[in-house]
Amino acid sequence: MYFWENYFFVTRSEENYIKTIFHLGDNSSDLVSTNAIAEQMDTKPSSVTDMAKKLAEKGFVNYKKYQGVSLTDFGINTALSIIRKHRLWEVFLVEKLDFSWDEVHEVAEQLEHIKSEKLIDSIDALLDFPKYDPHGDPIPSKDGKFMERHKQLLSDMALKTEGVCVGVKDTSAAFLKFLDKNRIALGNTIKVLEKEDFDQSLHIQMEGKELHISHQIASNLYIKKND
Amino acid sequence: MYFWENYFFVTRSEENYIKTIFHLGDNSSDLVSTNAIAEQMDTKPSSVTDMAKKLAEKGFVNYKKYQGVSLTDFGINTALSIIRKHRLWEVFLVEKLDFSWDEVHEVAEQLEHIKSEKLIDSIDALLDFPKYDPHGDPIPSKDGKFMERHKQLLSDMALKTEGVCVGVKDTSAAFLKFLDKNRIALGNTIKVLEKEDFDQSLHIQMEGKELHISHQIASNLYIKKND
DNA sequence: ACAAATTTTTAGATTTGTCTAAATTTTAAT
DNA sequence: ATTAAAATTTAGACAAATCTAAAAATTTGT
Repeated sequence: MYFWENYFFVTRSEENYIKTIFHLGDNSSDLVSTNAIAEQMDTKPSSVTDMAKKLAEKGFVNYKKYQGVSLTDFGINTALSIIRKHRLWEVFLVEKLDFSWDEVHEVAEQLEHIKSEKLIDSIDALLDFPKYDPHGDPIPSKDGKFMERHKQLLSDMALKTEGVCVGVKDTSAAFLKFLDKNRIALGNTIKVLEKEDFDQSLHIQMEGKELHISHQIASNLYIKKND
Repeated sequence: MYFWENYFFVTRSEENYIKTIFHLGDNSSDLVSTNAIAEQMDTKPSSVTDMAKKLAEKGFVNYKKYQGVSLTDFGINTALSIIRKHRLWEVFLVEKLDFSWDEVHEVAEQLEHIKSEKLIDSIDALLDFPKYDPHGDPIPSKDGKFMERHKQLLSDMALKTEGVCVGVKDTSAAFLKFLDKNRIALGNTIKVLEKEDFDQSLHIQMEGKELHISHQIASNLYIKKND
């Protein structure tokens, strides 16, 4: 990847756009709108248009006027490399520096832009090649492959079924802190005991104890069903 | 230092100027010239003038037209905080990720700009609060204090005196690789056996073996004399 | 299908950090 | 003490990334 770090310079701003387009595109191949990008990045649509042209010129996106943008293969690879760095740094912060999962995002947003292939590969090795980040999101490998776990929202699980909590949908500090306070953590075994029709809240069994949780919470927790 | 990371925003460019002014100022309180800064940073004197005004406005330097700049106390603290980060990251790269001492500078130049007090303090703790970086330079503590070792250049040592190699003056990759190739490393015990008047080269004893080194090399190695 | 609402783009301006070329100040030399 | 040389600053320009306001295209509602 000599190419990357030297010949083809990508600015921090470009990287942030590419990452955002990747997340909004959500592996479907349809176009992402200027407005959606602007809203997500807290910027103006006109700024997005300018950047869309630049990214198209550099080969990261296909841009159709008035339609939106989609990442090229090159753009997807670039996005995956940034996401890989972001998530590996998050694991590093939690595993090696005892950050809590609600503190890692901000710092990883900075660290993901550090340009050194050797650095991130060494971090990967130091962490023993983790497959998931502290929020349960998959970490792309060096060659851009990653395994999306077969998982479902707790709110979508059938009565009496059991599984392991493997991820969060909402990664806001507020939600993560709430989970900590209620001893809900990744790896916990959860069984749906009862569903309340009225407000769609759930009675669950988690690690032995019984718990009542709102729909809002249940619809932001990912569960991997037991085989 | 809440102040720092939020209220008072320092750009990466400003940080690089502050760092350069600190190094050129070399703890003497006299002014650093525009030209010197420009040369060191591979930029133009006119650019330095512009930045000098901005840094003065923000309180980092005292700027006297046609005379030069010197850091204020605030500027010195800022410089020490950047240098602290740079050197701690260098130790991290060597100690935890097995980088060699000639590979760390480039990456540390990027990492030193990451803004998170918790991050750098955690790295500091992880490394067990090192006092010196891989090149033997002192690491400022959180409150900006650091101990400059009592040391001298190998080329300035008297005949028959002995000491420990504690640092390098030239930190270029070329020099560091040369030292590696010749098994010269920090911590080695060195004794001056003979000095050649003609070219000022030295015969030394290092860790048992005898070695002939040029003045160029000897004048870039720091030795701490044995008590 | 057509007018209204929404989305997107264009045009022109701003900020940051840089440059070149010209003007000014300081330093050095005789 | 003048003048020549060197260093420094000013003025004006440029690229990147952003903004606002206005224009153009698309979508929506009836």
